[in-house]
Amino acid sequence: MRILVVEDEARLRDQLQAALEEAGYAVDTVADGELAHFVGSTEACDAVVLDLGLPQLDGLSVLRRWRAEEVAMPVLILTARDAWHEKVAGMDAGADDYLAKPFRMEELLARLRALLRRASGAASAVLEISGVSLDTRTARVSLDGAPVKLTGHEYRVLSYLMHHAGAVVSRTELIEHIYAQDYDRDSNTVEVFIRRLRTKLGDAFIVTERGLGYRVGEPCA
Amino acid sequence: MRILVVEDEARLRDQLQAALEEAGYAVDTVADGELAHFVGSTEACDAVVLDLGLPQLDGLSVLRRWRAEEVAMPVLILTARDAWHEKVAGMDAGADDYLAKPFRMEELLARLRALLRRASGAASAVLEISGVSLDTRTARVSLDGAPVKLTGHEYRVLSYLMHHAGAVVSRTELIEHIYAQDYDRDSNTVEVFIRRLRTKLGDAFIVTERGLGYRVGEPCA
DNA sequence: CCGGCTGTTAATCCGCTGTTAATCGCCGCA
DNA sequence: TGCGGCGATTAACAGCGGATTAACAGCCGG
Repeated sequence: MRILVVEDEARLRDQLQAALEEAGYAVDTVADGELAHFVGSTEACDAVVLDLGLPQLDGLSVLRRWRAEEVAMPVLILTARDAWHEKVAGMDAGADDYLAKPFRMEELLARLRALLRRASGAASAVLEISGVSLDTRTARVSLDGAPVKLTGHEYRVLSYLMHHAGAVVSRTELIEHIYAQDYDRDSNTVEVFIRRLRTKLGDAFIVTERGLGYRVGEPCA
Repeated sequence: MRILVVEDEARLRDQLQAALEEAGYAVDTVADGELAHFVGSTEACDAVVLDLGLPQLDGLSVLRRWRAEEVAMPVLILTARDAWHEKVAGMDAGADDYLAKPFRMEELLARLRALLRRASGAASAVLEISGVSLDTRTARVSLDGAPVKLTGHEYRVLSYLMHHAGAVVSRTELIEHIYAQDYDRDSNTVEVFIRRLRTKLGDAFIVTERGLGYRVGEPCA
């Protein structure tokens, strides 16, 4: 899962990046509205954390422009405390949730999980598919009840696949959502991670659709 | 364990700070309600000692605001003797315990220990994990029955880890809960204390989860 | 002034990552 | 049915960065 953080204050931006990366996300950070709009429109982000007070182009405008362009990813807005009018304006502009500053990092993480969960249509924080269960709160994975140790990138690959259970996910899609920034690789990084996951979770769990990509769970019609 | 002390009277505030530090806690002190609210909302404190009579913003309001924001840490309220209505109001506002002034420092320490224990879900005042036992009353540690001498910070690190047994604790989290005030270190202070604990308690006791942090005891599901 | 506690620096180790390359196997085609 | 090609699989390895560890320097209290 790849998150775009839009925050002008360097200190908070770094904190956000650190916390999100620690939680297992790929993180892009951006400091001004213009760039935020560009990255959000161009890159394949799964969610956005958007501060409203920004130089260049303020957060609300960015959000409105995204929505006007049908950029649909969930957006979590950060507002100053007590600025309830900003909250209202934000929700009207198409925000999916908001959080008043100052806030607890854990709360932000929890809300973000909720947004991502909703976006993927899952009801629970624990995804389970044919014996493999993935807890999005603790980033822990188990196979038939037995805990499985995954590395950071292995977890991201698996998490993305399981959030899109039943769908065929192409190599490019995986790369875009698993790495921040632009990351062109001509090599077979994805295949290697698929391999590593298969040795840990059993060969049959991840199905390959030749010429298309990989799939987890029953194909959706 | 990091405690926030909110008390406007300088003399008592200093006494509290001294006693708590001697008991092995990291202590932040704050003299007025506004600041108290800010610190409590922002910093990672494990418990609060809150005087009700405060300038700016009184203690009850601070507490209510925290609870409204879902700031959940245990709060121990200090009230004037015989002000039973304050006690009732305090409990209603979300206090976890109260203590009438004047009080014995030992009683405050005992009540605080009880709060911290409850918060971490422990039943006893002595935490024991795979041969290592930590007595929260005396701040003494032993390994397989044999007493182990720890320094102040070593004790705090170990105590925090054992209060969160089974959970992975990140370096940042440790730093936040072990030092009062803001304390940004770019160096590997935490690793060093982990090392020192490992040499005293055995290498296997503290497990490292690469890229995430450290853990003590069996991973919780 | 001494000794222990702290925190910093720096050398080293080790697991993760991504690359290369060899092999496999599916599929189309003759 | 056999062959060739291409995509997928798999193993092996080198570089990097996080983690470990030792050694030292500053500080504080006695």
